[in-house]
Amino acid sequence: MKILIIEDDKILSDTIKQCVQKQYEVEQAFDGQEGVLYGEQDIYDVIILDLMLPMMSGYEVLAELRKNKIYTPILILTAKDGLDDKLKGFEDGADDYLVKPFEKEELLARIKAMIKRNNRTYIKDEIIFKNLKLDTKTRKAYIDNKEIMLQGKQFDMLEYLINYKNTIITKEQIFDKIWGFNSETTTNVVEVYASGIRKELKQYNYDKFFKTIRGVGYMLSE
Amino acid sequence: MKILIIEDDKILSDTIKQCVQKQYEVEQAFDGQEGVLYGEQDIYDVIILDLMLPMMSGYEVLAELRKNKIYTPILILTAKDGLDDKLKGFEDGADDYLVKPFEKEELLARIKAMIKRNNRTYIKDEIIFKNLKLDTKTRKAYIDNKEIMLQGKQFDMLEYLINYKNTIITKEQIFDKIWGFNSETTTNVVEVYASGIRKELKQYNYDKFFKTIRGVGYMLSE
DNA sequence: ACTAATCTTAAAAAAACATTAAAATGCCAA
DNA sequence: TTGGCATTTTAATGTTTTTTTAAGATTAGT
Repeated sequence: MKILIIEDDKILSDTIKQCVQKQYEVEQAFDGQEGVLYGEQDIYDVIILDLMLPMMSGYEVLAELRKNKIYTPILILTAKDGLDDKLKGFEDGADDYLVKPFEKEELLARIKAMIKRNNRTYIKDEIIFKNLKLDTKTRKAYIDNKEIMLQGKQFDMLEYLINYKNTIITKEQIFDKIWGFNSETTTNVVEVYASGIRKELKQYNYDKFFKTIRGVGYMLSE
Repeated sequence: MKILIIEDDKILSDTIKQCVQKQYEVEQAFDGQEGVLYGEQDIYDVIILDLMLPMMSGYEVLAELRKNKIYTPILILTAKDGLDDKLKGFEDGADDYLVKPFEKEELLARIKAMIKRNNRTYIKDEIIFKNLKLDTKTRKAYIDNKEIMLQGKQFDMLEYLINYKNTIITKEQIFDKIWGFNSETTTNVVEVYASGIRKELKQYNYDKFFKTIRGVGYMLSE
């Protein structure tokens, strides 16, 4: 596991390094240009990026990296009053934020979360939960290598749930993810689709893993 | 996550509610007095406050809340020409501004940012009291790594108590936090739930840590 | 021992969810 | 375009679980 710190303040950079070097390998860049250069190698698991940099702002670094198709998760460091930057940065594909000053524990927790998240979101063409396999290229699903039939949104929803297996996902999250934020329909469709997916899973006794957490949401769990 | 809207215009208030209720629990106050009353409960993650209110202005609400040591992040709504107000409000300890009319997206982004900024206590997914563990991701509870069964509000209540372990929490606080303080039911439900939680804890002799402080409330303490 | 507060229980009520089928919509090919 | 097919949405009904109520039992403090 490798982390890149892009931060011009040597003292802060070293402090961060201290925090994380027990668990990760660390490299440091001290200005934006250097940061892009390093980042483009695409060998890091997380990039910690300060927004306030000389020469080339953190914001530009972010844009440049994404332009070059580097999708390493980026954690942005920002001062307390940089709220607008914050919003702008989120739009531009930053993954998380940390407001200075911050706690060591919080930094570590966020890094951990980003790595975890990235592992799931990383575009795989095979998504697997036990013997249930989703092929995102052909959009076909299999249990024990036998195909089960899932129609469009059923496939999407199951994919989402597998990506977040062992985590409760609320109906609203599912709805927002699959139907889009301001869709007209009600969240009742989520229940309908849950039912449909269960019916398919049932053939191979996999419906038992598809759990309802009443008042909260759904979870795919072993 | 709970949000309080203090806004006398019923239509605007409801519109805001619509925007955010997918992601947050919402309560509404329709004048300043009511707003202070609600806000003082200190159970919200964000307060949305209109400056133009009958009887008691938004400033007074803000000042009153801060005087009572309520530091809930406050997002102020202000009309386009109220620029001076803006400066004044910032002095008085508002956290952010939004000029009417505004976009749903901007509102959501600012709320999100405020919560994040405020969150010194970042989202833990494990909450621990001795060998009692609550996993908020799966909403499962364990003692000595053996699962105990807690239904919805039981889980919430125990989570609350663990977060404030070794501190006496009144029944009213629990009630306000879990049920919302304008709920119809009586605080007797708290006792019912306390009883249910105890029953589960008893299996592992953990009920002894769940103490009743007669005339005051409950405490989880070693 | 008395009283007020709290505990416990179980039944009633209310939500939340599951399931289904029909209606609506969209899509493709003839 | 039009008909047929597949998917999506709506809506009604049935099921399950949680939540609330309420009343009697218990407990702690005086």
